[in-house]
Amino acid sequence: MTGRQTEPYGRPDKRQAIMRAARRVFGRDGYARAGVDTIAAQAGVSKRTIYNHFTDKQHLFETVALEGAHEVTAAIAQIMDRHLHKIVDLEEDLIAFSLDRVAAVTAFPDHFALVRTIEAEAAHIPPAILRAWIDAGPQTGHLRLAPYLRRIAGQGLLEIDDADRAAAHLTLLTITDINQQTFYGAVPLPEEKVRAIITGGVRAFLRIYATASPPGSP
Amino acid sequence: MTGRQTEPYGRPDKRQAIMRAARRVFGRDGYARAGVDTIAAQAGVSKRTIYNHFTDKQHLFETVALEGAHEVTAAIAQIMDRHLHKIVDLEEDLIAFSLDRVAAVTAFPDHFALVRTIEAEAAHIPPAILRAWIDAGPQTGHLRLAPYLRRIAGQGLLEIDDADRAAAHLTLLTITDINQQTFYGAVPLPEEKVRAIITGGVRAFLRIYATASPPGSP
DNA sequence: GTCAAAGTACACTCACTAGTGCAAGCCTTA
DNA sequence: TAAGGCTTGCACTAGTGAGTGTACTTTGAC
Repeated sequence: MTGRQTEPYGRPDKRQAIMRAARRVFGRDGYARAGVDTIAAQAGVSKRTIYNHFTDKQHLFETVALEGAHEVTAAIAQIMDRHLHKIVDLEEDLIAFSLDRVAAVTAFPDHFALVRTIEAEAAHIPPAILRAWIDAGPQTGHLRLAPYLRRIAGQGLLEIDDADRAAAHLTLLTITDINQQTFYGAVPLPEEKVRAIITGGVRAFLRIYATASPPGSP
Repeated sequence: MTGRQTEPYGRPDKRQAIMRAARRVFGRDGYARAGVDTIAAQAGVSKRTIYNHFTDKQHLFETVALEGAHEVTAAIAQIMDRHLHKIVDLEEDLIAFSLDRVAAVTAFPDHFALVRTIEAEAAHIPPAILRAWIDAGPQTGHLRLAPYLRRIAGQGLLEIDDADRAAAHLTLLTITDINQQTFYGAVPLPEEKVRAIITGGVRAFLRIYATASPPGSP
């Protein structure tokens, strides 16, 4: 219909400025409250330009949501690799990993504010788009974590029957707990509480999945 | 300021109709999209009446959020008592409890749709109100679950150092997992998957907290 | 039946928002 | 320098939504 997704239109810098601004404003104000004028002002761009790049407010929102998911997924992948590629002390490494993963929420405040908005809009987003977003973001997080756990299990440190479920459990016991309490960073939580939750979560995870007699033991 | 909270105003049936309608519409459409006219129509009440009962759209929203939290908390308390007052088989009882707790989301669709809206609005809700909501709803859920776990631990079936954390973990591994995947019921999840998640979650919980040698064993 | 409190219908203000049309200006590439 | 795509500013439409004022009717208690 529009053809604007396939053959790119306009100056890329403008487009990027729009997306960045849209992410921030949608995340801060929510979909309905966010005004296209506000986004334009934030982007330092004429409103008309936004409508030259994107057919619709809805379309803009969807595009921003998907693009952001990819970005963060890549960042999380890096964090995983940094902490879980080579295991020294499993508990310590998992704690450090989880702390970094939580820190990502602070590092991408606009994105995670947007996540909250997306979850709120779930019922008003076309199912196909929502599906695509889940696949690009949250879901990929799990699917990428699972292989690491499988590998660690292969080293005899974990005993795992279903790696996907284990990944889900680790996520729930650490990041999800914190995200839920802080509403994805909207409500502050003191550093020491974050640490306590993560530590408790990782220890619980290890009680579920750690091998009874690790390879280093007699 | 208004005095309307302290000395009740107007006919209670009208007030209740408004609250019911507001809960549904806020939950379905989100705060910003929800129109006071829509709520009035849904309640079968004149818009003016709404403004006679509540000073504000915001005020109405806050009132509905708090009232709903109390209602559901009471319902959950009943479910807890039904399943956890007397333990026959711990795993079975916990699974049955969790399944019922998840079913409550379906039983109060309006309320849980509203929960999603509240979480989305977190950043726009006055902190004091948000705090009050958390205390009345989610938080109370935990605090009420903890004593049951403590009691079960006292019977030698669980080994728990921090009952609040244990309650949080049980919640995360079961209901939270499901609520997150279904966006509080907005996206369907087949019955058998629900069952699988709950079962897996409860088993994981027991691996964390079940006593190594229960009292019945030799 | 009377009276007061509460509810209703409706018209209205005011602010704001999505989206469009257009003429003029800018920038880059040839 | 000429051209053509892109951006801009601005005015404009058309719709929507919160909240109010008012005159009138309903309801329930006594």
